[in-house]
Amino acid sequence: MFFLKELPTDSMVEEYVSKTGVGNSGTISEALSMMREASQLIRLVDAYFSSHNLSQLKFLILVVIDREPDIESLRQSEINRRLDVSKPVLNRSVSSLLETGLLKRIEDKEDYRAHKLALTEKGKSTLKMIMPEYFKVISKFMNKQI
Amino acid sequence: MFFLKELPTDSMVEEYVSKTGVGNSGTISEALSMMREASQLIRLVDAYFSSHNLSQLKFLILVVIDREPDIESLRQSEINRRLDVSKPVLNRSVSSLLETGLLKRIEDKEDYRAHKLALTEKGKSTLKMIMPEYFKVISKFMNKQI
DNA sequence: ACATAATAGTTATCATGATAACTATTTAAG
DNA sequence: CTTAAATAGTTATCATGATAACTATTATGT
Repeated sequence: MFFLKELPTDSMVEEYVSKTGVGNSGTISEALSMMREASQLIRLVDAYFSSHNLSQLKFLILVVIDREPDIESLRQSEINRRLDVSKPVLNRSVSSLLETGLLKRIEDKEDYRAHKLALTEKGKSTLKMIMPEYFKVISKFMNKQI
Repeated sequence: MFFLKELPTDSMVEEYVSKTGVGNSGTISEALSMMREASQLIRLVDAYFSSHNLSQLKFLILVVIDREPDIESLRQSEINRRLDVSKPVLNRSVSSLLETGLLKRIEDKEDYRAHKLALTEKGKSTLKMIMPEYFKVISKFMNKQI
């Protein structure tokens, strides 16, 4: 997260940049704005998810399984290839989704180390229920940022 | 944090948007890209800071005190007004910076609830030492994102 | 075929974000 | 001037990110 309420002015960045002899002040300013803006949006989105006992990550786990074209389940390791998050963090969120009944485990006959994860009916309906407001939160935020 | 490695294509977003009847697909795609890009950059920056026993927040605490024009100390509550973070989180990071000797406490004679926080010499030199590479990390990342 | 690698999942531990609820002090209201 | 409200800082508890290290199973290379 990036927390600075008032970003440094371009001229302040320019001063730092010339002092340190590193980078380009326009690029740096742009990066700081982006981090700040994204942090605010991520916080809004997280708040929305947590009001539904979810998190950004849990939501994305449901999404990547749902979005798979021909199959209706994925291994944890396959989810991990689609999401840029560490194994233990993924594992914890998957466990939580199993506990709350949004995911179900399916035995994997081809590899006894693994198991497949599929959306339950509750998982599918939760995803469907959550999506519109998710888009609305994002749209609302983006329209403010002009 | 936003973890999806492969963002949905514009047409997938368009489909969701028309299904839910909410938002504008271009805006949503833009927001998803921004969250993803910023998450990656924030992770890089965090990794850089943690290699120096710091964090984004600790760094920003040092920055807002250093950047103050006429005074050389701020109260915790004043820092809180400049940084978009909860009181307890700020308090924890300030405590850690006091422990590691980058900040020092100064009695506040005008308000016995409060105390002022100033950079130590070590704090100042750490900030100076860290800045160039911080800019380099950001610049390098931004130049890749074309 | 068998020792070694790699892979799937898990556990333990830590850092850092949040809110709720607390003490102590200062400010404001009647 | 005294009670109530606001403010400064802190503590407790929880969620969610990370890495390191572990077990069990599968794949690989002589």
